[in-house]
This record gives sequence, C-alpha cells and structure tokens, in this order.
Amino acid sequence: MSAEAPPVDKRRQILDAAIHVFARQGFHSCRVSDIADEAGVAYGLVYHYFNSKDQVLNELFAERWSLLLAAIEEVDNQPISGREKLDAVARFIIDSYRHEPDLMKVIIVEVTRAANSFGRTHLPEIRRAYDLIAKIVADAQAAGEFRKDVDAEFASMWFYGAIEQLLSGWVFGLIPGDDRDFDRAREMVVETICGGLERRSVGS
Amino acid sequence: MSAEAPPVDKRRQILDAAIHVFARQGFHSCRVSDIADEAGVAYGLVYHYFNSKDQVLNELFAERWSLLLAAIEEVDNQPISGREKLDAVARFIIDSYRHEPDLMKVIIVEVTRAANSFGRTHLPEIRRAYDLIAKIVADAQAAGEFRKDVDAEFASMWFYGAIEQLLSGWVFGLIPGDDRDFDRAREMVVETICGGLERRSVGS
Amino acid sequence: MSAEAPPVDKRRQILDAAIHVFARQGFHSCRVSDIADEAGVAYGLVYHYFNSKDQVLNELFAERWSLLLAAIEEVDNQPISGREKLDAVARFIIDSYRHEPDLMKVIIVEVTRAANSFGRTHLPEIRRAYDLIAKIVADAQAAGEFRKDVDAEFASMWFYGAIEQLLSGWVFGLIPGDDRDFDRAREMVVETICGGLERRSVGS
Amino acid sequence: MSAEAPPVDKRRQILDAAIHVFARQGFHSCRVSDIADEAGVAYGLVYHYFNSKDQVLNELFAERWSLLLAAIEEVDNQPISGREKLDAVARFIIDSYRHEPDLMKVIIVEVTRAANSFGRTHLPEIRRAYDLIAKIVADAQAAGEFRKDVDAEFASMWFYGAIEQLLSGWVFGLIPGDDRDFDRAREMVVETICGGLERRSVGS
DNA sequence: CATGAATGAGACTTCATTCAT
DNA sequence: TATGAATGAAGTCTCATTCAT
Repeated sequence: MSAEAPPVDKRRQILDAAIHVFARQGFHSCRVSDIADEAGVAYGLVYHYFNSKDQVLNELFAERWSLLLAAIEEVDNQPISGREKLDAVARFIIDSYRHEPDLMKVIIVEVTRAANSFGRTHLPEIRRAYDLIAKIVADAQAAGEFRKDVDAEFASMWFYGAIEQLLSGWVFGLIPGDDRDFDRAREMVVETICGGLERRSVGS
Repeated sequence: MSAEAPPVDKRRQILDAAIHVFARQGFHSCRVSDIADEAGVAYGLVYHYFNSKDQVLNELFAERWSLLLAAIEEVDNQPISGREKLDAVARFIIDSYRHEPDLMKVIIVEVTRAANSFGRTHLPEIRRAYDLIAKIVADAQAAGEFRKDVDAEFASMWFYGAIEQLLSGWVFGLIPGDDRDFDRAREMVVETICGGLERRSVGS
Repeated sequence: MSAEAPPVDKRRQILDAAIHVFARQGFHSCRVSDIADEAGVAYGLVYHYFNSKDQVLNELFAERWSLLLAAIEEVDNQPISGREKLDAVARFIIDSYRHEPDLMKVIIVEVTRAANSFGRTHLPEIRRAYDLIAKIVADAQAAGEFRKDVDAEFASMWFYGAIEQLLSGWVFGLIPGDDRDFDRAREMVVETICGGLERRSVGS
Repeated sequence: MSAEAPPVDKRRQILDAAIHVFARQGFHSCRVSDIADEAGVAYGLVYHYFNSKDQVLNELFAERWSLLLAAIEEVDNQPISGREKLDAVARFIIDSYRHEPDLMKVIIVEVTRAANSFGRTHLPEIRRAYDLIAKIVADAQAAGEFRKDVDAEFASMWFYGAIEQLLSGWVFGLIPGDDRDFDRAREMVVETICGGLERRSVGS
C-alpha cells in the first residue's frame, strides 16, 4: 500500500543512535536497550546487525578514523607548506567536531584515550594518525621550514594532543565553543605550535 | 598480644593496590576483589575504609591532583619568567609520571579524560589546574613576555594537552620512554609551546 | 521461467538436514538457522513447513518409530521362534543404525532417553515398542520356549536396553563399529539374552 | 545470640536442590533461579559456589560416579564368582536408584545418555565403568565360568544397558517400581544376562 | 579490624518465532 | 513458496555492596 514508506536503513539508524547514547551516558554506563530505544527499534535488532555492544563502538570509530587518515594523507600530498598542512589537518579535526560533536566526543573519550580497552584495540590505527602527522613535520624539517632539534614524532604528539585537548575543553564546557570560536581556536593552535616549530633552536 | 606486629596501614595498602589494578585492567574492568587480592586483604575490608569502589578512585585522584594544584601555585608565586614557570609545571607533571606511571595513567585515563564519569565529577578541580596555567600565561602576556593575541585559556589547554598527550604516548608505548627521554621531552615541549607563545603576532 | 528446475522437496530437505544437525550439535545446542543453513534454505522456510523446532524433531521421531513398530509387528506375525523374532527385531534396529546412524543417534539421545522432554511426549509410542517386544517374549514363554520366571515386560526392557546401549557405544565410539561388527554384535546380544531366557529357572 | 542456629552447608543445599530441579524439569528446561529457589538461597550464591550451571551438574555426576567406580572396583577385588560380582554391581546401581532416584535419573538422562553434551565431557569416566565391568566378565571367561565367544566389552555394554534401561523404565513409569520390585528385577536381570553368558557356545 | 558468605539488581546475549515483501 | 529483517522474552552470569561473625 504505502509505497511512500521511507526507506530507512535500520543499521545506520542504530549507529546514529549509538553515537548520541554513548556521548550522553558513556559507553559503559549505557545499556544496549538504550541504543535500541533511541533508534526506535527492537532490542534484538541491534544484535541482528552487530555481534556485540563493543562492535557498535568499534564500527563507529573505524568508520570515522579512516576518514581522518584519508584526509591527512590527502593533505600531505598537496604542494603546500608544513604549516599549511598542519592547518588543514587541524581544520579537518575541528570541523569534524563542529559538525558531529557527539561522534567526536565518543571517539576521543571512549577510544583514543581509553588505554585499557578500545584504545588498545585500535592502537595501530591511532598510531597511524600520529605517524602521518610526524611525517608532515619531518618533511617540513627536511625542507628547512621547521627546526630540526625537536623530534618529529614528539612534535606530532603535542600537535595532536593540543587539538584533542581543545575538543576536550569544548566537550567539558571549559572553553567557549561558539561557532566562530572554532576557526579562531584553530588559527591560534596552529600559530602557536607551528610558530614554536619554526624557530631556530632550543634555548637560543 | 603481639604489640610488635608491624603497623601496616591497610588503608594505604588498598589505595596503592588500586593504583596498579586500575592501571592494569582499567577501572570498569576490575573488580573490588581484584584490588583486595593485590593488597592481600579480604575484599570486605575495602568497604571498611571506603564507601564504594568509586570512592577509591576519587580519593586517588583528589590526593594527587591537590599536589599538582599546590605545585602550580607554588611555581606561580616564584619570581621567574612565564617560560620558566611552565617549564617547572611540565617538570612536575612529567616527574610525577616518571615516579608513579601507574598512578598518572589512572588519573589521565580514568578521570581527566573521562567526560562522562569521573571527569564530570572532578570538573572543578580539573578546571582549576587549567585556570592556574592560564593565569601564568596571562601574567606573562601582561608582562610582555608572551604574545597577547592568543587567549590565555586556550593556550593553557594546549600546553596541558601537549603534555598529557606525551604521557599518553608513553602509556601506549608509542614514543620512547627511557629515563633520559623524559627530560628531553620536557625541554622540547616547553621550547615549542613557549617558543610559539613568545612570538609577536598571529600571521605576522 | 525455468520450469525444468528440479522439483526438490524442500520439506524433505529440511528434515534430512535436521537429522545431521541434531546429531552433530544436539537438539538444544543448535539453532533453527543451523538447520536451514545445512538444508541450503532461508530459515523462515522452516516455519513454512513446520510449526516449530520441536515439531521437526517430533516428525523425525514419529516417522522412524512407526517403521520400527511396523517392523516388530510384522516380525511377530511370522511363524518363527521367539529367538528368531528377537533376532529379527535386533537386526532391524541395528540395520537402521547401520544405514542411518545420525537419525538413530538423534532418536535415542534426544527422544527415547530424554525423560523430561520428548521422551515424555512420545511415551505412548515408546511404550508400544516395549509392549510389542514383551508380547514376543510372553508368547515364547507360553510356548515353553522361554522360561516363565522372568517377567516378559522386564525381559523386554533389557533386551531393548542392551541393544540401545550397543548403539550408544557406537555413537560414543566406545566399541568397535566396523561393518562386520554390526552382525556379530547382533548375534552375540541375541545369543546372550535369549540364551539366558531359554534356561529353565532362576537360581537353578 | 542464637547459638542453636542450624549449621547449614549452603553448598550442599544447592547441590541437593539441583538434583530435584534437574530431575523434575530437566537440565535445559530449568533456570538457575529455580535451583536457588528450591535451595532457599539467593540467586548469586549459586555462582558463589559454582562457576556455572554446567558445573553444578558436573559435580553431581562426578561425585556419584566416583562412588560407582569405587564400588565396582571393590566388588571386583572380592574372591567371588563373576555372577556374584555382577549381581553386586547391579545391586549397587539399583540401590543407588532406590535411595536417590532423582539423582540417578539426572545422571542417566542428562549425562550418560547425552552424547552431545555432558556425555562427551565425562566420557573417560563413563568408559571406565564399562571397562571395569568388562574386566569382571573377562576374568570369569578366563576362569571358565563364562563362555568365551562373547566379547567381554560387548557383554559389559548390554549388562550395563539392561540395568540402565530398567532404571529408565522406572523413571518413565513403564514398569512397576515398588520397593520389592527392585530386588526381584535385579535377580531377573542377573539371571538372564549371566545365564546367557554361562552357556557354552553361540549357536550350539 | 577483618573476613568472606550472602544478596540481588542488572547487563549482555541468544534465538525461536512472526511477518512484510 | 521463499526470504531474512524484525521482535522481545528469557536466560546466564557478574559483581558491587551488605552483614553476621
């Protein structure tokens, strides 16, 4: 009869619901039934599409993180300066947060900083991101743009760490997060970190 | 009878055991009995000294975080430059990790980054640290040492974030963590961030 | 279109698949979808042909057990001795196992020995077999072939029990089950039981 | 205060309750809470003493079966005839059923005949019983008491099978099970099987 | 102080069955 | 006929917490 029944993708519906439930209650404090309720589907359907509650989170992370890795790689392939590359990376991450704050919150809180659970599971992919950023830094060092006396892998850590902390600040409501703050924050963090990296030598 | 039995502080014993158990298994994945086993006491005793499993973690955090706050305040009261103050703060945090990596791992993984559980509970104290660091930056800006076009509260975020990411890298085994790496890492992060902050203006 | 598609009897296909799945995993440990997978059909189809998972087993049992009952009755109608009748019954059961070990395994393990589930459901039919065997014994007693001081209904029990245990031994791999063992085992069990029944009196 | 509180062994209480619940409902059809209810203890206590529902059954079986094995071994060490030994074994099994019919029902229905679950788990112990009985038969054969043309291991199967079927008959209510029937049934089964085994040769 | 038996709410997961297509 | 998405009741097991001793 109703040929105009909306073609809902229940699997997607469950994933999207999980984003919000995980963000609101945390992975450990929510029940699978909370996800099902939020998605408006029956309990068992979650298990029709996923093997476990864990797998739902894994999928959310993998889905998003692969986009991040692809974005960094694409940025790195462009003929621009190290500062411009890092700016583009920062922009991608911050824009991800701007458009899907719940998803980014989940990824940061439940995965990239969860050293004992999902963080360990996804360590290779997480490391991959750090390595890609380190490569950008190393290339800029080789090109004479960045100082050479700061190890690229360490620089990668605090560039990423600074941005992640920014997101944490927004998640926690510790710093202003209006729409215009996002761009300004990006400018400032890139200016500070790259500014520091562009200087000549330690202790000079 | 045996008055000469060594006066073991069971309470302390339990807290210390909890540090290692939380670090190893994570707060959510360990049982109260795991803590008791590690401490070598019956698990009922945990409830003699603490109201709940949560309280054990709360206490570990509060204990340590108050030391951090005190340290930052003390540093700030000294007649030294902003860079020197931030270096001292970085030193304190990194030394904390050097001497008690498990405790710092627990604090970071289970509290400061856990936006949905303990992070929210301890938000005031966590924020207090950021504010103290922001004050150091703001003072240095007022003194003309740091550029003024980077908001102090944001700068505080990425200074702290960079260091926390450093610790994360060590926790995850992503970057070398030999004893000498600690000092060098501190020098590099302070040099980079402060270096960036000492420059004159964004985009100049 | 392809009207010449082979007319497969899906219902039979499902029953046959169920035999092997029940035998391999046990009735309780298998899922309806396991049966469907084995049969190469969608699991919804099982419910097109059967009302429930239980009914599949019920049907397998009823189908086979009625053959057994018919066989015993036919044997009993022949003008042969009690020993020859029991030999024929043993032969029928053991041949059933020889040709369809999985089916017989299922019937024994899941039905005739399952006092709390299907055994209770099919009790009348199961009892019918014992009664038929008891009648063979009783007739032989009346004819002076078998001793009268052993109750026919009890004798029926251990005649059937001995054979079922034989099958159990084969199912479990406890006794050799090569093709020639089947006939020899039958000869031995008939010789032993009938031999015992042919003696004159208890304690003589 | 109340020093006269009965010293209940909760673990034993749970095992005893399980016997009756398993016998009444079957292992698969009962819930752990049924056992706890029957025992009059809290749900979780079952898991305080046992790792799983399976383990409760395993323990019941192991406990009882070891008694059976010990009894058979003891019987075999006595200086009596093969027939007397088998009579003693039959007496032990039937008396076990007489005194604890539910326990024996559970052991037979849920373990020794459950080829796909517990039967397989406990196969070594089950086989051990058959082997011990086979040894009794073999010794009697060597002593010239029993005929040699019936394999001892097969004879063991149907001796045990006949008795188990007897118990099955009682469990199902297929044969009379008054107190005096037990002894008479034992006499008859021993007379029949041993009688058959004492004869001289197959087909003679 | 110290123990660990006892409690029971609550979580995840399974899977027989239904039903729209 | 045939499919498999969708449902949800039911079950096992965990473990924080209490409490009698």
